[in-house]
Amino acid sequence: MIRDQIRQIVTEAIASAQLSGNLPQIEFPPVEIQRPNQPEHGDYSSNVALLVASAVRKATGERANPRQIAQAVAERIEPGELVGSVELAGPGFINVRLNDRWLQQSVLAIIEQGNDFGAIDKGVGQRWQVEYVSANPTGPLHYGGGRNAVLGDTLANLLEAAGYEVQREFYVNDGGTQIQLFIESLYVCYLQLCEEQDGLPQRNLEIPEGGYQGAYLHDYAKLVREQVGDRLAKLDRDDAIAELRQIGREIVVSDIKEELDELGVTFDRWFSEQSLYDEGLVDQLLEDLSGKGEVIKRDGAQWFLASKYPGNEKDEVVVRSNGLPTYFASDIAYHYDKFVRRNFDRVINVWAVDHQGHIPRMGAVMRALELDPDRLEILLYNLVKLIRDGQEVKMSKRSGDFLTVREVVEEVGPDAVRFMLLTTGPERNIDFDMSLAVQRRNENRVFYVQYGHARICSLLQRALQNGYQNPEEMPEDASEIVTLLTDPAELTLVRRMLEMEEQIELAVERLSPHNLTYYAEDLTKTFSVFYENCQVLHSEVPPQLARARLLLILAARTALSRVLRLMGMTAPEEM
RNA sequence: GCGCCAGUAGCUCAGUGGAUUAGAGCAUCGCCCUGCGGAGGCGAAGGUCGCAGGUUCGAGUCCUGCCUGGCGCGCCA
Repeated sequence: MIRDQIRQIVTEAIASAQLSGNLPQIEFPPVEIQRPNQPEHGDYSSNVALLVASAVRKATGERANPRQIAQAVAERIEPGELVGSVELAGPGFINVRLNDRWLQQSVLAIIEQGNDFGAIDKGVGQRWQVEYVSANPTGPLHYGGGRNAVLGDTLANLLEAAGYEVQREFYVNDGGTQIQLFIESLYVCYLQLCEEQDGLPQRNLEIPEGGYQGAYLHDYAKLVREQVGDRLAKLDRDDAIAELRQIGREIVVSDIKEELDELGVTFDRWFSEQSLYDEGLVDQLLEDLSGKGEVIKRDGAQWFLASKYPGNEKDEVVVRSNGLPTYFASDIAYHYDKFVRRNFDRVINVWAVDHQGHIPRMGAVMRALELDPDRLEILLYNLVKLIRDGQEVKMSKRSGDFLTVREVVEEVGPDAVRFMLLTTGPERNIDFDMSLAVQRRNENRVFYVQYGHARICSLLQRALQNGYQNPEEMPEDASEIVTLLTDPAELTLVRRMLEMEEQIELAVERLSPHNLTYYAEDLTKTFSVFYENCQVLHSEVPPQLARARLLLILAARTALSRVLRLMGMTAPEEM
């Protein structure tokens, strides 16, 4: 990364100044490189002199002049291929400006890197898992789950760009009471359908208490009947339900999968909770933990002694007194599987904020399993409020039920959904204005960015029509003609593009995929300024300069399309 | 009551590895437009960064207390 190179250069300058006696032989803190707010302060800056001066004063009581220290360091930084100039500023900042020549050549580097542009090697050799959505398989996804899907998927994209080996997983809660209720409800619907359609005697069964009754159940029931006819309706209830379990699970899971597909969200693995019971892992772990005194019997139930661990006030039931395990029991087994069997270096679970109380308990589980709790990270996100025509929307007009992810995607399109759900930090509430998201004007940030990309494409297209050489064919004299890019608008555009790797690093470190939306807008804005200031296909523009600008534009397309794809959006060539 | 999160411009929000003059979009006002898609661009105005203390040479950012709002505190998931 460029910033690492700058850091290296500054660090070496310190060592060199110390060797020559211009700096005291004290230990310097690790050099931090920042991005100044003001462009006049250069591309990068370091406050290392301020830190050292303050450290000296604390250690010796003597006053040290940070400007003098900065001066000694700055003197030792020779402008070169990468660094254009170095300046002292303010109380003792070392401001570094990139070499114009280097910026110009970067245009070609960006084009060459293409779809890998911005990739960094931060995570090379590490296997991470992102578990997201993991909604109960009892029906279509509630619109709020869309945020989970977008956050998880985008984060996974970012991690891949940062060099991590990433596994995307959906945990299917097909082992608990909810799916049981769902299957029983589905059974009733199916039975009623068969009674109507096949003239079977009425049994007048009702949806069980706490069961599901959404309109979608009838669609599912139809699918069941298409698959097996009225055969299950003729069986005993228990036998029918046992068989329906598999069929119903398949139907709902494939429905959810399809729904997420429409949003561009995919998974490497759909992990079955039930499988943890089937293979006996849940029982085995409860036994192990009992043996270690982490799980005890009390009041007829089995408890995990979470309160032994920091942040936990209460213990958790893992097996109820009626003998049925709670979801928490399988969660222990699930995380054992993730960390011990599959040995992920780190796992990120994406959870809605109403699950926050579960976080300390999982920390306790990690410790009880003698695992480093830092290997498990939770990305919490807040709720989504949907707005249409200035009014909050909760219900589906079509079904009268809750609004689903599918309906929102159909209404505003997957790109707008993804972008809009990434416009704020995850911990904030978000008001998603669906009316705005479909408008073709600049208030709609999605369109602003995608339009920018389309305009770039159209410009490149026009260039070909006008007989210019296709910049994708990288001209022989490319590295020569890019030196004609000297306009501030041109160089600013290059600078902005080169921020990509830092944006990726930052978003990964903070688990904050929403940084991408701001970067995408920035990039688009910077392109617009260039576009406004620098003509390309115009008779007054010298042909060589036009060719150079076409290369710059191609690089801009590369960068912008890369960000859009990281966000899981399309980069349209025309709109 | 306890815990977690949020409170930054009129509105919607970035910024929270302390650091050089706190940012963007929209809305408002003014300007650029006979030049590649104006679905643009430039500029102005607009802020006690919830409040009060504290740490620091330096705090929107760290610490403490408080206020407001959301969420959580089940043998639910």
